[in-house]
Amino acid sequence: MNSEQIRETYLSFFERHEHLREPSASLIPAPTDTSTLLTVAGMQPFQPYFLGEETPPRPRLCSCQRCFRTPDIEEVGNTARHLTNFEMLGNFSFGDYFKEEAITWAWELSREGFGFDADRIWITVFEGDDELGLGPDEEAIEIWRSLGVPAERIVGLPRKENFWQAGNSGPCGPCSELYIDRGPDWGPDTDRPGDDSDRFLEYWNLVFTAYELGTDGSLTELPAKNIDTGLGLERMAVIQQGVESVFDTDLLRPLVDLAVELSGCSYGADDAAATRAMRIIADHTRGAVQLLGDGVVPSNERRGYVLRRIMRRAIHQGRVLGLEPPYLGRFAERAIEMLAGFNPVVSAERETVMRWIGIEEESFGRTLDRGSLMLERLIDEARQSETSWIDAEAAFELHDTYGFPYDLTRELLAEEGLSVDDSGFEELMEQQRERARSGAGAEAEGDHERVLAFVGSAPETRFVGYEDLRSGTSVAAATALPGAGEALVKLEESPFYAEGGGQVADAGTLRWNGSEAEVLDVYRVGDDQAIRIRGEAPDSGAHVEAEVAHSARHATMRNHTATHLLHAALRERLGTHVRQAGSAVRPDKLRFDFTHGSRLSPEDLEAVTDRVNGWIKESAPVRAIEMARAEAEKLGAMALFGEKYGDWVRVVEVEGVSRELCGGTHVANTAEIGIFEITSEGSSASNVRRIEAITGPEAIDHFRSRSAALDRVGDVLSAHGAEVAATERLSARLRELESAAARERDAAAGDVAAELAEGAEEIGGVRVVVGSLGELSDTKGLIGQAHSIRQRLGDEAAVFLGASAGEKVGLVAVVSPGAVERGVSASDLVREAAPVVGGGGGGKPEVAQAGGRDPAKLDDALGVARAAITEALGS
RNA sequence: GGGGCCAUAGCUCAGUUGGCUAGAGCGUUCGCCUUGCACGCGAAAGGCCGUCGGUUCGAAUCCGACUGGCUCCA
Repeated sequence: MNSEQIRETYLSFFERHEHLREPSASLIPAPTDTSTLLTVAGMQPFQPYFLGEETPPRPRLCSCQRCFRTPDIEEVGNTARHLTNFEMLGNFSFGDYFKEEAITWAWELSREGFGFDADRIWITVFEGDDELGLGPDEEAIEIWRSLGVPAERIVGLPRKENFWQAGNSGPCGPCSELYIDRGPDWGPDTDRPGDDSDRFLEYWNLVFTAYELGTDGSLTELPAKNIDTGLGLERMAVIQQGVESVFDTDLLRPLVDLAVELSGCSYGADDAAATRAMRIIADHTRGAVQLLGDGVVPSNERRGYVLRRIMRRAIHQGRVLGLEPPYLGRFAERAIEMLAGFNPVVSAERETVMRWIGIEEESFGRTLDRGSLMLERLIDEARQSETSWIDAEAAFELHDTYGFPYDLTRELLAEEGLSVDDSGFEELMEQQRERARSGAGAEAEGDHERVLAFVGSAPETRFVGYEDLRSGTSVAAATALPGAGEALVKLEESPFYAEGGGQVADAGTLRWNGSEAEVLDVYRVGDDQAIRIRGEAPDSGAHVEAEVAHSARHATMRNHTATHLLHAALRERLGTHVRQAGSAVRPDKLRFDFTHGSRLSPEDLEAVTDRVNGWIKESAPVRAIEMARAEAEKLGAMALFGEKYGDWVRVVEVEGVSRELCGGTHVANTAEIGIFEITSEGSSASNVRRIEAITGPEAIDHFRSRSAALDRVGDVLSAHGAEVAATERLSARLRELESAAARERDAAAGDVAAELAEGAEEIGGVRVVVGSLGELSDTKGLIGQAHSIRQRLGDEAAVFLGASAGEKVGLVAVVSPGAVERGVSASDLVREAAPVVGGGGGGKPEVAQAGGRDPAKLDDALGVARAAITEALGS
């Protein structure tokens, strides 16, 4: 059975049992789900249904979900089963069927669908836990027994293994797992499921979400119990295809084969390093391609960093195999082909995926080159000091600061017969992790919990703010916030937009019974919302007038529509790899982050600005349409990554320009935006650029103040209307004058230098010049003068010059090596003379400088210097 | 979110404890040599040492902020 047949067997089985088949969600979780960086479990996209925040399209769902986990990344390639990315088949029940059906169907599908012999299937169940106050899961045991599973093949496991909970609180429940016995070739008969044994392979986990775990550790039975199951596709493929490891299944083997073909190395036991490298490349390229397809871009933070890490690890392993770079693209191409059926996004985004692959391989190449150079230096140093190792600190710096992989450091050192302290390195890594952890957990989550509980306390608020900015409605719930003189309010009907999709919450007011309160914030919880106001809480049930602050809202709408235009213009100008990577739509400005590898040229910025303003001039109508998700996709509406599930979506269309899935508020016609101007372009992370822009009145104010500034320039230059030409002329003239002045100064100084050189006196066989250059604009050139005089004087010479510049004095001494040998030290001269002019200085025997603050004493200082030279040479 | 590093000529970089006239290689221009593939020789041009502030008699060098880039950890 190939992997496609496994998926189909599973999903169609549950479709026959009235499950709705959902496509795999993105690897990027929904924006509201901040629990993980990437989708780590098949049930994760359905979390809002499990938590009761949203209603599923049907109480029974099934899916094959792509997942990504990094904790075991170091193990990939070392074992037969560890992967970073994998697919999870799952069937789910939301308050519908429970243990009976879940277990029966799992048994039926294992036996009939996947053809397992009844006596090869082993079961584990929850054995109970004192702390939770729960006994063994007798109910599950009973169901398994009734299906004919003998008691000896049902193994009880403790809470750690067979009780599922997401965190310290929340929904939880016992699990039951299915294992396949792979026979005596894989381990002795005394092995049991749950042991760290190769004989029993877990392939399916059934979670019975029956309880709610309170923060105090108490357990409450849920009114609506859920089923959440997960069957690992790769594991099932191993079993079905009778192969040894996940890398030998049709899901990964073609990538391994490509590595064999390109490298000429053999895959298998006889070359452990090559085998490991091929496995890592196979897993990591498949993962990288899917992350890229979902819109992740290589960077130094968060999920971008996860992606970069696997890409770089894969590239590094290619080096291990001795491949000729670039090669990552070859693997990516094959991975895209292999995934095309299951994950159409990767082929649709093929160009973008390949582009980032190429960019990353190139930039990592540079990192490797630079690191190799630094490592060579370390090796030379070790050789010179005749040690056989380099410091852990040095290896860590190479890794931490310059991104040079540690195992590569070790390998290259080993080739030179050198070593490095592993435990020292690991210690430094641990310190780094500790620092990161202690810096992270500062955010307060207390308010968040409070708002969630409050929102759940009353029926969902109807949002009417797309059409109305004002509404007469009633208070559904209200509660004072402790201390702050603020309150949370929930309305039956609300015109206030809650923060979402980058658009900030509306400002506004609530009025009731002669009272009035300012709306401070609007919190979004799923499609529901809560309002935070300043002042006393109104009574529940009270009639209130809710009104949005019009001008701020309208400004926000202009900026939101402008954001869509900007997005479209950027894609048109730079390419379709441009994707929104974050956005902030506020009344005063808009900020748009997008994926792109390099700085935008002035021409790009101008072209994009012109394009957006062109669309504004065209007065294109803007409309929002609700439609089925599938239809929106057919129309090519641009979805943000991490889009949440839902059959109905809202599409905002700017006629002839763009279609985006968007829940925000927009103007009705692009002409309302008035004018669009980019105020800054920069970066927020690597491969992510950030543009800030303004529209409408804000932009007009901006241009007015620029125009006023230009007028002032015109006043100063007496050149109204020709400011640019006048400025250019002035600037050129200034340059000319400055260089002419410099030339003149040099010439004059040269004359003085020549004059001084002429007047050199001979003291003890050394030609000596001590003199003043008088008043200069600055004393920077002094040292140059001294040098040129010294050159005129020959090999036995000492020069001491002084000059004043305003309130300051500069002294400089230059002594030829021959004169130094005779006892004249430039630094000594300077040190003796400088205090005379109220300063200090120093330098080296041949050249020294000093400064002071008393120009009137310059001649005295020169006298001191002359005396010092005479003394040094006279003895 | 928490760290580390870098910014000097068109490019790649050196520049020690603040003071030895801001340097090297490549590239550019000019001249010479040479019928040829990364020729050779000689010379020249090319720098607000990222920006702004501070410390100091003196800052490419030390300190702070900012901007841009590289990189590790979460």
